Amino acid sequence: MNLKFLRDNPEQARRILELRKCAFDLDGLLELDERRRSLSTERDELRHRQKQMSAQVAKAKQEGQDAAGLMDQAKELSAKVKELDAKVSEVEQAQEERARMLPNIVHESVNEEDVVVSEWGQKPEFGFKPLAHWDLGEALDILDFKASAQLAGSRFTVFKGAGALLRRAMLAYFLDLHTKEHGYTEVGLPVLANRESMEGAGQLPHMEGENYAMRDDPLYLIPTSETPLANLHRGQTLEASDLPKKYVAYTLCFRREAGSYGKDVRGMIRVHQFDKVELFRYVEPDKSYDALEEMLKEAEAAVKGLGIPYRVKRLAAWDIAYQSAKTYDIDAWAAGVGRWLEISSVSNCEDYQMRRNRTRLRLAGGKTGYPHALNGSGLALQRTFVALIENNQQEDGSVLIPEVLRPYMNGLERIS
RNA sequence: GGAGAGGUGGCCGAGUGGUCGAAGGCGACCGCUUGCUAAGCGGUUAUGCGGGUAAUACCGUAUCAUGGGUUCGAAUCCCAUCCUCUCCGCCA
Repeated sequence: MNLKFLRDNPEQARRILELRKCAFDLDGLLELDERRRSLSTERDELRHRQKQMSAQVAKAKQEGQDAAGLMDQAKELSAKVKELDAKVSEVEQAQEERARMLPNIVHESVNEEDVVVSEWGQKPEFGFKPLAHWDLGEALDILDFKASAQLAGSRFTVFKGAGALLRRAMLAYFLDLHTKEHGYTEVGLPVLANRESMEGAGQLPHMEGENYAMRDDPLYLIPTSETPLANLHRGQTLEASDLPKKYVAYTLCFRREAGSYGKDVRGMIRVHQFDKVELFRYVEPDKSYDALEEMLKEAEAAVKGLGIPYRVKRLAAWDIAYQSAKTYDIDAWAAGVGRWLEISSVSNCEDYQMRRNRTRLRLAGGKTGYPHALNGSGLALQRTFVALIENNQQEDGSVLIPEVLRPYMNGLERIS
């Protein structure tokens, strides 16, 4: 939500905040805005007079007249302008700070509760008790949680041997699928981002404690490649003819998981460092909701390819990220832990990020507006890995490799 | 890490204290022309904020990397920061 929207539709804004269950002092912000506008108008008027005065001084000097009197008056005005200017910046800054904490609007199709919109595949049946991935992984010697704990602490993972190969194969499969079948351009990105990038994508300031910050440099480990991808064209004005821009990136992602003590502590369902292939699109505003549906299908294609049963949820208003106006989640069924795991989140952020980082779009009449930005996981590796090995485990303890991955694994058909 | 050079509009590039939002060129767009042919001529050509309008128009103000300072007045002078480039060092 931007200020103009707030000013023009305060009631709608209030409703959105309610839906999101977001405590935000809307009136306080609007008051600040009111104050800012009146102060800056006053300041501009004074400055106008001061400029006229300066012009008179210049003229007088040119004509060889004494300008001392004029200069004294101008000096006085100048001091007043300076004073007011300081006030204006103060209010501006306060307002900006608050406005940065505003979430995006919520699309009208979003409900107050999560809604499962589709389901695909069959949950596997076993004639034995399926193992959770931590047991299965250690038994097959493809995951080593003792080693990761020793290296970095809890919530990290060490992949070994065929496990490491499977990880690499899955990432390559995702990237190939999206570049070859779905027309995305692959980019390789930094996993460190500066403050501007973090704020531009909407991760900061409101997720402040959720990111790893560097001690010696003002940089953050990215929580998702959405962060750099949303900033790829920061400060630029894109031409409509350049759109859509479709990027896919594999990066590591880092999250402190600060608020999740005691949740998912075992295995690699919730880890501090994970792998993700991310889809990102810059599109014209009137095409963004079609693009959202397309991206959902693209993410689904990746899950289907692996043969993992899943469901698609349309998230409730209170459940979607700050920067998103509408989000679908894809949950994969993981038979070992017996749970649905979120492996993809596909969001239309509309112009929220583009406004924040000033990525503009030249419109038909030569005017400028903002493109819409969408992102979607395609897919998050660790949880997909979990679902895959848990679902594909056999009575003899081995794990079947899906067809699509075999070419990436030197033809390997099963891990045993 | 050390030394140096530089950051001006979509791009190139001029501008060292007053009418500079900024010459000139390129590009783009709009007209006109089509007897000299992948040409010519004329015009237009940034953005933020605030006001104003039904919407335009229009008005004010800000913006020459960023933030401060000097001055009646700053693209131009001073300070700090950031970024880019070159050379040296280190290094996968």
